[in-house]
Amino acid sequence: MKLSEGVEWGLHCALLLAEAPAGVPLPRRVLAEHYGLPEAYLAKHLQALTRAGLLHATPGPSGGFRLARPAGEITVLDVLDAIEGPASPFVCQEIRQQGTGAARPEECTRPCAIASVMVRAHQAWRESLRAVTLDQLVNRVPQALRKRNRAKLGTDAPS
Amino acid sequence: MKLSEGVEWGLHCALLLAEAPAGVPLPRRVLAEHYGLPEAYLAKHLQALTRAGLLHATPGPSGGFRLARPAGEITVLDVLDAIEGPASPFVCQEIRQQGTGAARPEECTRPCAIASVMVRAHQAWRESLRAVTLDQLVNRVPQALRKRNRAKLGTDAPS
DNA sequence: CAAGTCGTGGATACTATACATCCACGTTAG
DNA sequence: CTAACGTGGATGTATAGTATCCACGACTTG
Ligand code: SF4
Ligand code: SF4
Repeated sequence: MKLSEGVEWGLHCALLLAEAPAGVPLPRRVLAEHYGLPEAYLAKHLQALTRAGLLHATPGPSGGFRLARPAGEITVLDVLDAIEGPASPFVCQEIRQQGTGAARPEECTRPCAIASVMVRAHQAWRESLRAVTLDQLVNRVPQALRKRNRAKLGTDAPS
Repeated sequence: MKLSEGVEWGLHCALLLAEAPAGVPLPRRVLAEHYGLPEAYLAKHLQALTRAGLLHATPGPSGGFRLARPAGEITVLDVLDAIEGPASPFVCQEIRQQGTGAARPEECTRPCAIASVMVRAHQAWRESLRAVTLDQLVNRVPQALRKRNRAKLGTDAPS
């Protein structure tokens, strides 16, 4: 079980957009260079975040991406769902209905104990991620780093 | 992010062993046929469970697998750790130290906010799975099914 | 209006991991 | 001894994630 590393990219980019002064979109080239990521592939994940309504994309020169809502209204779970999808990592294969010990379909009307335990664990995981918003994360970024980013992006963007 | 379906196999087999009368080992062929699983591949997962100390394997004729401890002392998390490994699905790539916006190593001494949020969520997931033991799951298996299994395995095993 | 910038979305190739099988070997009951 | 059973390594296949490219439409600027 491995989480797509696109989630890490998405969180970092969202965090950077949350740090940036509002209303100034950052082009994907700046985001990609800032973290040393492949621009073309990062574009896919930014599209996913846009489709999910977390980011807003402005085309044309001096365009780019900005947060679609205040950072306090975007949770880590939102980002994860947009990039990784909300599906549970556990997918039941209904093996109890296979083989010599197969259960009859009428005995499998409701989800079995194994599946429901997995569902509950998945929900606990999601709740933990839903409890954290982007601005809470921004506040834990070291001041020196935030200042450097703000200065760099302020001078890079207008070029 | 997808959980190995070997976890489902391991849980079902462990559950079946918990249902079976104690002391009577089930050979892997019986387990595989009972759920219609590839025997050779299932063997890998059973080995993992054995190495983790959850199952006990007896070689030779009339050998097989049995639980190494009472079902009440084996949690779902034990099975998952044995087969899938205890690692977190989120693996930090340290992209904050890459690209034009790279942070200096001395600014990355302790895990950042993103990573720690992920760790907490992973722990919440694990705690949820640790809270459930095999015998709790056995009790939720329909009586009819348990009876059928017990009868079938009682007549199949001695052949 | 023309040109250059930027996001969109599809097609394609590469890579890591999980899935699956096979076989040679050591151990044990009968 | 012999047949049944688990162990462990080597090997091949399938699937999902990673990465790149290109044609297109939208927009801003001059
Ligand atoms: S629903 Fe439960 S019993 Fe059926 S295959 Fe899934 S885990 Fe097994
Ligand atoms: S530790 Fe935090 S900042 Fe560094 S790469 Fe991982 S998620 Fe990003």
